[in-house]
Amino acid sequence: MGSKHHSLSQLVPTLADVARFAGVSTATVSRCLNAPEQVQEKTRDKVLAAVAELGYSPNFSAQSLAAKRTNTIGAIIPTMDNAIFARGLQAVQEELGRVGATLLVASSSYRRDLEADQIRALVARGADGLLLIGHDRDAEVYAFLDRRQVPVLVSWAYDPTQPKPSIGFDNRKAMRAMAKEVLAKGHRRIAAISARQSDNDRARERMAGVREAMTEAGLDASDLPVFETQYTIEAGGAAFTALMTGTPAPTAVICGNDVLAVGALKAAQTLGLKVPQDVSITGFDDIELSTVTTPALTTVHVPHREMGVLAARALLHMVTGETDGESLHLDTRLQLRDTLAAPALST
Amino acid sequence: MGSKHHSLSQLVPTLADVARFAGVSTATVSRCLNAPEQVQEKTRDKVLAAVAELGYSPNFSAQSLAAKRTNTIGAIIPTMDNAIFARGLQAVQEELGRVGATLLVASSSYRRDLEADQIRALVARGADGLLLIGHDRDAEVYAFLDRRQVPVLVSWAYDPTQPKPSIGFDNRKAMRAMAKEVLAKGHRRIAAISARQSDNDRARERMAGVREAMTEAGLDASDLPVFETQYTIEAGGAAFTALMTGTPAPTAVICGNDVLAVGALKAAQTLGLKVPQDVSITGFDDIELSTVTTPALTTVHVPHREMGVLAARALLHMVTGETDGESLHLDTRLQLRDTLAAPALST
DNA sequence: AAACTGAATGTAAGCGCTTACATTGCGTTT
DNA sequence: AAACGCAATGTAAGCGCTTACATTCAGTTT
Repeated sequence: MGSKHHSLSQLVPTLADVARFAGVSTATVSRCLNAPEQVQEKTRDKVLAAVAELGYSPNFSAQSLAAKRTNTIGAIIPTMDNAIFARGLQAVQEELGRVGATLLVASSSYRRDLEADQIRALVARGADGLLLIGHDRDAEVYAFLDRRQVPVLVSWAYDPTQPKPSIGFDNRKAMRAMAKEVLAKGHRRIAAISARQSDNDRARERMAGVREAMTEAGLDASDLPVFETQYTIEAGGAAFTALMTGTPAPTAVICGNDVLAVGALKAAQTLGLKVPQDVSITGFDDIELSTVTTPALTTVHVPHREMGVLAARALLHMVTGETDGESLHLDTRLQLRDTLAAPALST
Repeated sequence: MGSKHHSLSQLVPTLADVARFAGVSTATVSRCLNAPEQVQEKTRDKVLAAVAELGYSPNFSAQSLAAKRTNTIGAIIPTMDNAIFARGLQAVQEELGRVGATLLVASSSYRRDLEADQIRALVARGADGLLLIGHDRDAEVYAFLDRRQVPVLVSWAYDPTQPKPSIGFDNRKAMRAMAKEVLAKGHRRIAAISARQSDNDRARERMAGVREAMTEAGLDASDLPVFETQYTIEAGGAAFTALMTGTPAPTAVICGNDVLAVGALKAAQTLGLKVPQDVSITGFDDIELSTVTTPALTTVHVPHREMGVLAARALLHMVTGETDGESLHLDTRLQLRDTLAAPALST
């Protein structure tokens, strides 16, 4: 229950303690731990015994100060509140773990200023590389990162024209496919619910995808009502309610992600609207949430795990300087479930 | 796009650079940053100007090596995959942020060995204090922590008889209340779905709560069928299916948490069972998931945010040595929604 | 004016590691 | 047996900070 203060007791053992105990130099102990093949088996055994005996474990700060390397990758995601990034990040973590690297995660609450703070914090902590979501970011943040020479990889997006490499999917294309599907069902009065587009390239691209599909179908894309709101279930519900009370009400509501879509679905129930008979709703991401609603959500499936694994590997290579980082495109696919159907005849 | 290697360019500025630039000593710069009131305004301005000019930011490793303090709290939660711990942890993070401390989060996948690894990793990284979920842990882990004199606070549980202080709720009492409610509705054939109890005091306590309620109601608690499985929707569904195909089938299934309950709910639909007419289902935690299902889940509400805030504050006090850590009990309450009703007459 | 304050600043010794370079010692070669 | 090469180990110089202690220098006091 040790109160942290007033310890006359044995302090935490250091490398030097181990060296003394084993009768070798500190260099040898360090090598035993970091490059065991460089030291003779006999010596190694002696040292490892001392390590075990004293309960030694290296001091991370000292280690990274001396080695100028932390073996740590930082990731900043918009939110931990829902599962959108959880699965992908889990994969990143596992992949990093394989090579002994650690993942430090921070969240920005979808706020640009907070993200910049977190980036600085992770860099100050010595992150060897950074995994960021989406490309949108102030130029000065990128300037800072370049100055510090921290490798950066973008994920959950794919756009090889951007300054930083990205491993992910094409948000616009993915959403366009969904919108085409909606249009193919015969919907003509479509509305959308999106996150704020100004700070968020992914949201922007998804909406652009919807508009492209409309244009291709010969509709006027500027007609598309888009309700911008936060990424929460409640907000999605409120947006849906607002949209449906407009005249004429849409027959399909395309949501920027599953969280919004689930909110819309709940709101539809509250409004007494049957989904998909009275109105169709679609999501994006295919998180677990989308399978538990009734009806289950039609959405865009994103290969979260695969994306995480590939991003982790790429970042690792960037950190070791093996590559400057190459962009990689992953495919999404439509996950058709029960919230999309042809519109009712009439009005 | 700076590749990390071969830079002849200006390196990252150090404290010494700032000192030189401002024409003061390194000690003064350090004080400007950490205890600005100790330095004269004129000097401070000069120094801060130099900091801004050079784009200086302190090296975290050096700082914590020298100060023997990282201003970092570590937390290890069983999973990031669902929202059970997300909201509470968000609150912890915000509360720590107020005083400039950082939260480092790791997850253990509900595995004792991995949790021990993570604990060691966080301690090696110099976490000033640790927030852990539940009391169950190998004695040697606690011994290690005591030896290192790292303050530890347990949350998501409350048991003042345990060696480490805890801030949370009484899992047994909370679940007993739910079970009493189920019994009060008239259910007599009850079954339960739980996480593995052997490694998990919270799961164990919850099941004990169910049994206590049964005993109080004059039933034989040893009759209670308990299906142990992982905390996933699928597993919950499988467990439910198994339970319902037993003879006689239970009229109410009490689940150890909302994730399991939602899985059970889905499985019920698949089996063609109406909830709550054919079978009642209850959850625990009251995460967002429980509001989006149809019918919405009856569950135990846990004050996640409050718990997070209080835990953060307590840990901060423990770290500064102001207290050894006092346990604190928070109340849960039943969140009655639509999945619990009286059993059908008959069989 | 000498002596004494105390606030502001400076000096320099580490913190616990890694690693370039130096040294040792043993098996080979000649 | 002298000379060499190379693997194994040791020596010691930092890494970029914090902080105990020393110094300086106004302003007070006597």
